[in-house]
Amino acid sequence: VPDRAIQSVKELAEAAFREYLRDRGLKYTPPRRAILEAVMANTEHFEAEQLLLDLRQRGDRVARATIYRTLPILVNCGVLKAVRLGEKMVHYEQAFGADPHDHMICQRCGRIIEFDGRDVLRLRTVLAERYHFHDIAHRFQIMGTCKKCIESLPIASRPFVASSRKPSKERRKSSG
Amino acid sequence: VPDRAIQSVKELAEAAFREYLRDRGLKYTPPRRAILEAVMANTEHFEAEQLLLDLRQRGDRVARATIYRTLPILVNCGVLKAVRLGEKMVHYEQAFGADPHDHMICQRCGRIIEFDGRDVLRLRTVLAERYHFHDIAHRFQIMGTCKKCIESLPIASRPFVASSRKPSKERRKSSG
DNA sequence: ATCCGTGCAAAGTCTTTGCAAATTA
DNA sequence: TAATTTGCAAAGACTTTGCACGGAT
Repeated sequence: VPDRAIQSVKELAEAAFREYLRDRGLKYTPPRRAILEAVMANTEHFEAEQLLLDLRQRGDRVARATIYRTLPILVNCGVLKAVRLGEKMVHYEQAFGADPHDHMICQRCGRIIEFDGRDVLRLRTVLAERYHFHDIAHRFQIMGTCKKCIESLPIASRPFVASSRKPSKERRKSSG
Repeated sequence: VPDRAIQSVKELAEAAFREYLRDRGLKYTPPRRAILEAVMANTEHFEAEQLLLDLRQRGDRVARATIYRTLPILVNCGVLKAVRLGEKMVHYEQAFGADPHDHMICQRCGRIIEFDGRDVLRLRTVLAERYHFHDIAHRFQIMGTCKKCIESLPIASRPFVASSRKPSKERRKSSG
């Protein structure tokens, strides 16, 4: 049941952003507002350059430098997470509303699969405790080949995938 | 039981490198040999520029471009792993002989703590299976504050660390 | 002898920064 | 009003590439 005052993730984000800015005497300007809009309209991962194009398409003219200056602020106030998916550009994704998740990256087709990150979170907690480390964040990525790419290969050259091995007890279920 | 012919991790790496090169008609040249030497002499994480300095200090004059061209080869043949620790440069570390491990990165002092990666590996396998993904590699980093940095802070401003909680008789139940 | 590799410097990519003018609280 | 922001373009940091010569098999 959604709250009356906060109608959406977008408003939650805006509230966080504005509060963050106000608290340190910074300003909520049209460019920043436009960037936030574009960011929240993006359900996928994106990068600075993509955001610039999005903004242009929306009719907002914001300088590239402004984007590069604003994105870190959005990370700091918790609206965005920076995730490094490729090797070059920094990728971002919304931090609000998204359940904790991490990524599998198919190195054949580039597809990014998000998976439930609760197990990872649990492990991280255990590990941090073991090493007396105060854990704040993490980055977990699994590289490999996705299901579709495997299936597109001739059988003889398919890699062994654990889940394709025959289970000891017949519990096999083909999924879509 | 160590083989007679392979006396060390270094030789193992060299063998892998040479075999990889030979298999595809590439050459084992002095610069590549020098780079391999420098790489294997490095027990820590390092980056391209650092390697260049190491080489200069050893008296080997290898061009920067050659380093940038050789490092990916060493990754491909399994001698090195590329690990992105900071935000900018690519870091490398030896892949042979090193037990599987991942990293905790202290954001206060920059210290890098390697931790046993077997639990992570197990989790990765489970997750890959669950998503029908053929997992080849992973990247797992935990960001936060290390023990030493925490201890150097006034008590009042120390963060809560799980392991610093009183390990008392009263076991708190999970508060979902 | 034939390719492959090397070095050098120039080109590339993504990101950051200096500065004057424009805005915001 | 005073301080922060913006835009632009130039600068920066790291990496890649073109070319002609030198080297490995």
